[in-house]
This record gives sequence, structure tokens and C-alpha cells, in this order.
Amino acid sequence: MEGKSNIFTIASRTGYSVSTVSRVLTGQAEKYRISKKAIDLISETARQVNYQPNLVAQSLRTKQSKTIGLLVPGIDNPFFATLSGIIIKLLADRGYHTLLADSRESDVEEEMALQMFAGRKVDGIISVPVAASAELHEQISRDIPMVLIDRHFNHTSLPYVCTDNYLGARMATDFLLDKGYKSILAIQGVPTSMPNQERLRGFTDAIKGKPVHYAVVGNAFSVENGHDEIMNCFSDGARPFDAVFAFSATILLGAIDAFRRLNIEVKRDVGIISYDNNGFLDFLDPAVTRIEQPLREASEIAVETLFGIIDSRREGLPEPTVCQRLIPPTLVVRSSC
Amino acid sequence: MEGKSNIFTIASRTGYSVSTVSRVLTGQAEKYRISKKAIDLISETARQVNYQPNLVAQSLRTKQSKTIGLLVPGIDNPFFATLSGIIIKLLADRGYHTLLADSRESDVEEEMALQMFAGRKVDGIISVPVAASAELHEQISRDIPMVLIDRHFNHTSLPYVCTDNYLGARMATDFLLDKGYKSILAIQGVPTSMPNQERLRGFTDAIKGKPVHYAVVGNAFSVENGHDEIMNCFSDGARPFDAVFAFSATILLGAIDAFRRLNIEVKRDVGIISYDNNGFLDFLDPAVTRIEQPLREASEIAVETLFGIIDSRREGLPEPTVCQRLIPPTLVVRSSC
DNA sequence: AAGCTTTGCTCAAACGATTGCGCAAAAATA
DNA sequence: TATTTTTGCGCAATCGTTTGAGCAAAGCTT
Repeated sequence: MEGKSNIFTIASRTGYSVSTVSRVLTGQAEKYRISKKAIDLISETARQVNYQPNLVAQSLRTKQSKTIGLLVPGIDNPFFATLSGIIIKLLADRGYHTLLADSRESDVEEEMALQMFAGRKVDGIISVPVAASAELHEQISRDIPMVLIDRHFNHTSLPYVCTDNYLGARMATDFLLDKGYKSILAIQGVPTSMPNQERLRGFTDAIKGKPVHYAVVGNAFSVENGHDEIMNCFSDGARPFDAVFAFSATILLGAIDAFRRLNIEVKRDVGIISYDNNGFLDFLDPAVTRIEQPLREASEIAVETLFGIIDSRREGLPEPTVCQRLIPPTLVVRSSC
Repeated sequence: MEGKSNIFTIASRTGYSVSTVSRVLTGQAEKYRISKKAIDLISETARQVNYQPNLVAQSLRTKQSKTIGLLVPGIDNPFFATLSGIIIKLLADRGYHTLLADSRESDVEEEMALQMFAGRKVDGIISVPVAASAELHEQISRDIPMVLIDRHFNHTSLPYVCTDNYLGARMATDFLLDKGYKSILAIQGVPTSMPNQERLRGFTDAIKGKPVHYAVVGNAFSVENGHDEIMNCFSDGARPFDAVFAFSATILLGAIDAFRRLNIEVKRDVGIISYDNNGFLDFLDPAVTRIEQPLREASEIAVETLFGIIDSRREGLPEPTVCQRLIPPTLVVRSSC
């Protein structure tokens, strides 16, 4: 009834010791040969007093919190929101709870979050890192199993599962080239971020040696950036490019908005292709051709990998070989180019 | 250095007792008249061994977890993603962490989440409830301070802060009427959900007594629902309505898609207005007139209210008067009607 | 010099669980 | 009946903190 029942309450009400109660309640009755009578009485009493184990005390004693820390750089970004939704569900299915932190693309907030995870004694961490250096992540991962998702570091032994941004960008660019576009404007996001670098590399590699004019501009995964760069390039009637490759859906939106202002019609006047998962892109007119990342698959692998490490460390087994996976994205063809 | 330093390590390295160390490290040095020498030595040693307090042990002892449970019905829904982002930030600013659970619109998952929050001894709960009955929420709220956001229950004393869905729907409908539309189709979401009921009431009240033809269809806050209902009503050239009021952005998208298939042009052939915050709606063509909910303001009030309860309970003061707020939404006029 | 205050710290008991070890009673075996 | 084995359970330490109470030494007062 009261929200204050603990293992001791049950012990005194049943006349058994706390040890026995604990063993029954944690399902260790067999192992310790508790009588059926005791089991029944204790279970029944526990139900009556509406016993809820104190997970804090449990964590302290067992050194298992049944909690995973999830660190994303912006939960309000639909991409990470979707990703989080999938991961939270996968964790819940395994009986784990999620402590969510948002670094908001700031490395000091990231550091605070990681320290908090460590203090909270989470059993594992799934992180979309923002820091330039792997140092802190590596340090923490010595104590706590960790896997990176969506972004990773160069030259690190941390396990990660990301989509192959290089490949995705090549696919996008090749598609444009196949369609016969002759001059392509790439609008990039944060230049230092790993996905951006890979996309850029994919783009330039794809275009290398082809008789195609191109340029790369931009510096943020934002609507404004997309808008501004289009305004710069296409103002006063200029038509320097016949196709645009937006490195994110946000950039794309800004670009579309700018084109509308400039009275340039997408598809007829200029082809457009974008990166990112975003079902919304289907509702634009024309619907936008894009590179989609297999979020579910990536999440599943990441979670799988994480528990692989957790389990092996718990058992004292040698760690599984570090999983560093790049998953190929898919090209979703619509009518924007 | 090692990740295993605790208060005891520091005690033995400095020669002081754990009590003294604890008091220094929790900033209670003054209060207990610890010498400056001790303070300096202990702090310095703590830094050297990279001491991180074990928050689990701390929670157990102090009965304060510095954690708030946040329960949403679908983190992958941009609306709740945005809301969560704001709330997480507000909590972090106050030094609180967020345990996020996703009920996925299921009341059994909601129940599990709430029980989990209770077991985890969170200091407070912010919930977007999905259950039909307030019972469980009310029960839990006796132990743990709680505030509802976005949705609430009828006849409950639980504090909540929601946007005024009735008012929003009236505003939307009045706007359509002012514009001279004569026959309006409302596509609703989950009929049993509180926001939907209020929106429906607002819609019918606004239309009552006006010389206007109308209908209400639909049953889910989904793209499919929007699509299907439009297909039903407008198929084979029928034009039974000159305006559509979509009760959510998802519904709206489905509707737009259907109109496109039917070769019906939004704005010229039919006016459209929508509910929900979604910056994306500005990038549709035409941009969609809509009712936006002041998420930031609501979140701030909710967090404020929650800490009001937390603080007063901690101090043993009488609880603040129950805060039940309806915040007026705003009409964002674009060109879709 | 005796008594009173202040200073600076330590002791030990919580918080609510888990768990290795041990032990009495009952049952089985000899 | 004496011994061994099994059954069923309890004792007490432990996880890493916090905190009320207490106490010796130093300083002050008269």
C-alpha cells in the first residue's frame, strides 16, 4: 500500500530473514533451496505491500544499473530523434533503461554528459560523438563498455557503426552524373565533422576526372546555410550550376526556400539531391531524391555490439574483436533530379 | 588515475577520515569547520586520483537522485522530440539528468515506465500521459512529484500545463470562416485522446450556428489517416469541401499527398489549415497556415512547477496550489488558405 | 589555574539491497 | 543408534556515500 515497503518490511511480516526474502524476490530461490512454502508466502506478501525493489540500492550492491547512457548531439533533430527512438526501444526490450543526454554539438556538454554517465555507473554508453579528439571517449570506455554510432574518430580502436558516408556521397554524385548534369554545387555542413569529411571526399572522388564543373560551399548543417549559399550563387539571374547536392536535409530545405524566392524551379531549372533520412522529403514538390541511412540496422548492430562487450566483460572473457562497421546507405530515387 | 578511486582512497592517502573527505568534497567544509590545510590537501588529492563521486551511492544515502523521469508517447515524433530537447536542456541547467522513456502510445509500456521511474527513485516526473485513467499517475504522484505536459486527465488534481487545444481549434476554424470558406472537412486524430477531443469541441463550437457545411472524419494522428480520408471524400472528381482542417501535421501531410494524386491544387482548389508545430510546413508549397503551440513556454512552466513541488516537499512545506494551465496557442498565417 | 569556547576532526550508523559462509534440524545411510 | 548428507534458512559484511553526535586539543576568560 504505502510506497515505503522494502525488503525488510516483508521480512518482518513473513518472519523470514531479509536474505531469504531477497533470494526469493530475485528468483534465486531454487539455487538456495528455499521451501515452496516460504516462496509462496513471501511472493504473496510482496504483492500485498506492493513491493518495488529499490533499483538504486540494487545498483550499488550489484554494480549493475541496468541503464545505458545515450548521448546525441541534438535530440530535436529528427534524424537523432528517430535514432533515439529505435535505440530506446531496443534497450527496453532487453530490460535496460536509457539515460539520455544531449550534447547540443558542444564538446563541453559532451564531456559533462560522459562524466555523468560514469558517475551514474551506467552499464554501457552509446554515443554520437562531437569532440574532435577521441581521448575522453577512450578513457571512459576503459571503465564502461561503449560504442559509437553515426560518427566516429579516425585512428581509434573504439567500436563504431556508421553509415558509409563516402559511399553515399559517391552514389549521389554518380547518380547526378548519370543523369547528365554538368555542373554541380555541393553545399556541405560542419567541415570538421567526420560525416561531412567523408561525404566531401566521396563527392570529389566521384567527380574526379569527369568533364564536370563543380564547387563546394557552406559550413553548417542548417537551413540558413542552405539558403544563404543558394542566394550567393544564384542571385541576379545567374545560373552557374544545373544541380545541387545538399549534404543534409536541413541544408536542402534552405536551398529550396531560396530557389523559391529566386523563382528558380526545382527539377526544371535545377536538379537537387540530398542526404539524410527524412520522410518529409517525400512531401515536397517535387519529392526529393536522397541518400537514406539504414538507421534501424545500424542501431541493432550497435546495441548488439554493446551487449557483446558488456557480457564478455561481466564474464571476464576476452573482449570480442572490435566491431567497426560501415553500413552502405541506399539511394531513394524521387523526382527532384 | 584508475577509475576506481573513492572517498576511502582519498581518506587514506591524505590521512583524514572519510567523513572529513566527504564534507570537503560536498562543499560542507565551512559548515563543519574543516581547516584550510585539510581542504586544500583533500581537494588536490581528489583531483590527482580523478575522483568522481559515485552518484548511485550518493542517491541511496541522500534519497535524491538528481534525476527526472521524462515520459513521452513517441520520441521519434518531431513534436515530442522538440519538446524533449527543450525539457532536457532546462533540467540540465538545473543540474538534473533525464531518464527518458517512450510509452509508444501504449498504456502497458507507460505503466512499466512509471514503475521503473519509481524504482529508480527519480526526484520528479514529467509525463505526457497516454492512459485513459489517471489512476496510476495519481498513485505514483503521491510518492514522486509529477507534472503532466501536453495532455492531461479530466477531473484530476494532477498539475498540468497544456496548450489550449479548444482555443486553437476555434482560432483555426474562425480563420477559415473569416476567409469565406463554406464547407469544411475536419480530419481528426485519436478520438479518445484529450487534445483531439478538445480540438474537436473547439471546431464544432466555432462552426455552430454558422451557415456552413462540415464533416468530421479520421481516427489517427498519422499520414495514412490523412491520405485515406481525402481519398475517400474527394475521389472521382467530387469536391464536397472547399477547406480542410487537419488536426495534426502528420494528417496534413497525408492529405497533401492525396490531393497531389487527385490533381487537386491546394489553395486554388481547396484551403488547408493544420495543427502542430513543424517548421517543415513552411517549406511545402504553398506554406501551410497552422496553429502552433508554445512549447518552450509550456516546458518552462512545467519544469518550474515540478521544482516547486519538489522543493516544497523536501522542505516539508505545504504544497503549492496545484498548477493547471492552458496556454493559448498562436495562429501562424501562411498561404495555404 | 580552573573553567568555558572554539576548533578540527573522527566514529559509527544509516540508506536498501545482495551474497559467501555457516549452522541447526531433518532425512538418509550405515 | 551413530554418522553422514541434505534441506532450509539466517548472520553479517559489503557496495560508496552522508551525517548526527561526540571528543580531544587549543585558545580564551577571569
